[in-house]
Amino acid sequence: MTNPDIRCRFAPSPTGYLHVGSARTALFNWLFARSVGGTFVLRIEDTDGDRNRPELIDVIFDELRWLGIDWDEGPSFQSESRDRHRQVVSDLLASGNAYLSERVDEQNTVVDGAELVDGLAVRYRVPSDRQVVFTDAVRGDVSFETNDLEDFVIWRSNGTPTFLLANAVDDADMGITHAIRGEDLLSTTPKVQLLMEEIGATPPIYAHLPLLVNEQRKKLSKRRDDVSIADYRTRGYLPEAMVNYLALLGWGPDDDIEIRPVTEIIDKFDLGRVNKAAAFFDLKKLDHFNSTYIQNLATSDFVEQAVPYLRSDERWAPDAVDVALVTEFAGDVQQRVATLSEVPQWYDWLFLDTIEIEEKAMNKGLRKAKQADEVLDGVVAAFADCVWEEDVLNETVRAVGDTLGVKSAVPVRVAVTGKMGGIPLYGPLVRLGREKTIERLRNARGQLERSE
RNA sequence: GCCCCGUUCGUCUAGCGGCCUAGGACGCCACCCUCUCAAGGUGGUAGCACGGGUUCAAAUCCCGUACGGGGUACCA
Repeated sequence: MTNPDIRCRFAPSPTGYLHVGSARTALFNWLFARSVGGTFVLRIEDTDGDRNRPELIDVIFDELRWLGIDWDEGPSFQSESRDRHRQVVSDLLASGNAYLSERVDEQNTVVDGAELVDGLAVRYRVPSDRQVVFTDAVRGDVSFETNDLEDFVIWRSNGTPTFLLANAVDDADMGITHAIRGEDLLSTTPKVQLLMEEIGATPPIYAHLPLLVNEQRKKLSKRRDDVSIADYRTRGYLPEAMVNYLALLGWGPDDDIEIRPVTEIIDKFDLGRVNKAAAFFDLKKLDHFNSTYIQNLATSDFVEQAVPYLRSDERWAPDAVDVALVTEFAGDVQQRVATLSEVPQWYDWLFLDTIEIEEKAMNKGLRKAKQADEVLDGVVAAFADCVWEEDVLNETVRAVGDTLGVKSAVPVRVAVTGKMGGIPLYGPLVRLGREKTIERLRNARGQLERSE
């Protein structure tokens, strides 16, 4: 499907970071544009000049790019249309459909005058006894009574337009045909619609997306929730997984296939099938998606992405990270991590000179294990002169266990890695070396003795 | 308070009047695999908020109730 006349936009305000909810909105706009062959425009709603900080805006661009969301036009900045906005306000003032307003003692008072005055705000005079109706692409017909609407500010006393005014004018000027945004903006729609009427523009088709909520079913908030896309990025979520997951919040394909390439999501996407009910941002499910994407990574890609996490680990020097070694056991690690930041904990015992045995492992894997002391002694003895190869090590440990009539794998693992679980042990042990291995077995043996 | 929107398993969703004894996914549980932890495989658990209509037939349409959410700023 190709319809170049369709134009939608993502219009974030420059807050300095990209919110999960905003990212979802951006994504749905982008999916829509790509699915219909339309144009996706990026516009920064920086009407409030005080917060117009370019370096903050760059962060948003970065995150969008990271997610793979590209735009066809822009970014444009609302602050650059100040003159046009001022003109519209002046016209409204001249025609009497807006008036000068001053706030005195918590009260809004009307000030006479048909021209803009520095230091005074301008309010739009909402017509009475009218109904504003619009068809929302996801919700159907929605209507408001103008009598329920209060006159609202369209021009601040500091000489800047408000979101309501700028939004109406810019959507009109930019020829936006579809305004896809969060449901929290639903109730501003009649106001914007009224203003569009005033400037003789045809309003876009609105599509209000269901909100993303937390476990308390409240709109995701910067304060209490983890909402920064940048944070997810640093925690080692893959953009493909994030996009895939986000696409399924408020929308679902009709064929029940959830994990799929974004190209397929674009093909399947249908704005008219977007849900109306709020969606809980479920980290558990995001983790599942991310695990799947990590597992499906080619070894080289995984290594490339995982190595920075290993290098930045403060427990060892960056150059202690042996890329060849990381590559050798990548497959085993890939199926065990949900995020890239979890990677170091599976490799750490290979990079550390000395390890510390976790309390839980010490207790379960050594103290409570049957004859763990004898197992360690036996393995130390056997390891001293056996051939240092994976299969041999495996058989040797097994044989020690068989001789004693107990399971020997866990005590050895705990002694060498400090943990109860981990990647298959004997391949890595070959790399760790005979000397270090035996040293750790002896240390564990000593600790076990002292703790008894 | 007022206005608006919403309500399918715990969660995300499929369903757009008969194919629904409501499907999939996450989670959870069990089993298989396995001398680790996982991954993987198999099976299971659990839902149409409630009450009225309309219809031969309703999860699907209408009305009401309850509950939830959003808005009500010189923020967006």
